[in-house]
Amino acid sequence: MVEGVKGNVLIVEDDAQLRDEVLVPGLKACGFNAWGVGSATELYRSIVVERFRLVVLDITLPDEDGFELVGHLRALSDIGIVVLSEIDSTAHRVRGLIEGADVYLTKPVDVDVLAASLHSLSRRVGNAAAMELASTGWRLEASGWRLVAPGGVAIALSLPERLLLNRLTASMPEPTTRSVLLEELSTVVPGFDPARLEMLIHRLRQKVARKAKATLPLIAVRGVGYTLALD
DNA sequence: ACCGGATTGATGGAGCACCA
DNA sequence: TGGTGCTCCATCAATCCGGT
Repeated sequence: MVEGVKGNVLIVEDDAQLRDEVLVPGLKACGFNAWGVGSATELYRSIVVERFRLVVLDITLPDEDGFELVGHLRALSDIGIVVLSEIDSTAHRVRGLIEGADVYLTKPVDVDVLAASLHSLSRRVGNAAAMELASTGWRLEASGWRLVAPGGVAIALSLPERLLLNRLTASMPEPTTRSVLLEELSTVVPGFDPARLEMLIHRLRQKVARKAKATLPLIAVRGVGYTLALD
């Protein structure tokens, strides 16, 4: 078994060739301490004896429904979960994300995209489970589905809003480029339009102002993208 | 089934910043 | 200073969802 070091990634994929010849070596080449297993049973055995921060999970496993497995993992911990699926449908993406996945990728998966997703997730997982947005008092709940304003008002987030804020907090304090945000949002809404990103941000600001009577510290960085201003 | 409110998507205009 | 691109926001239509 691998050492319990930062960056441990458990790959759960029943396709041995994909797992052992592509994903594991690919992620190792990207600096991850990657480890592969082929079933849900092996996954459970592994997490009992080893602390993994990130899991790459094939949604179609021989011994358990992948969506249910995601739900079980999410209930157990705030581990970072990347789902791999052959099915590129909005319904499957939404279900995977609602069950608790952080990222939903479709096969054939580009190892570089997978590695970038894991790097992003590792930053989030590296933070406290409930992310305090510095001294402003803004807080994104561990599940990512509610934003809590300084006054304690909790604001329910839609799926795109959740993805947007998770991505921005993961990149803090650096701004997140529009292309990265669009790419992230495209994982749930294929071909997410740039105008919709602006609309999403505008409406999120309005929603926060209306419900929390506070200004969301989401700042546009001209020519770059967006960031969360914390001071 | 129907209705009304809330949410989301599409479009386009206004204002601002940047640069030649 | 004018052109260009970026950002914000208003408006309308479509869709969703809960209540009756």
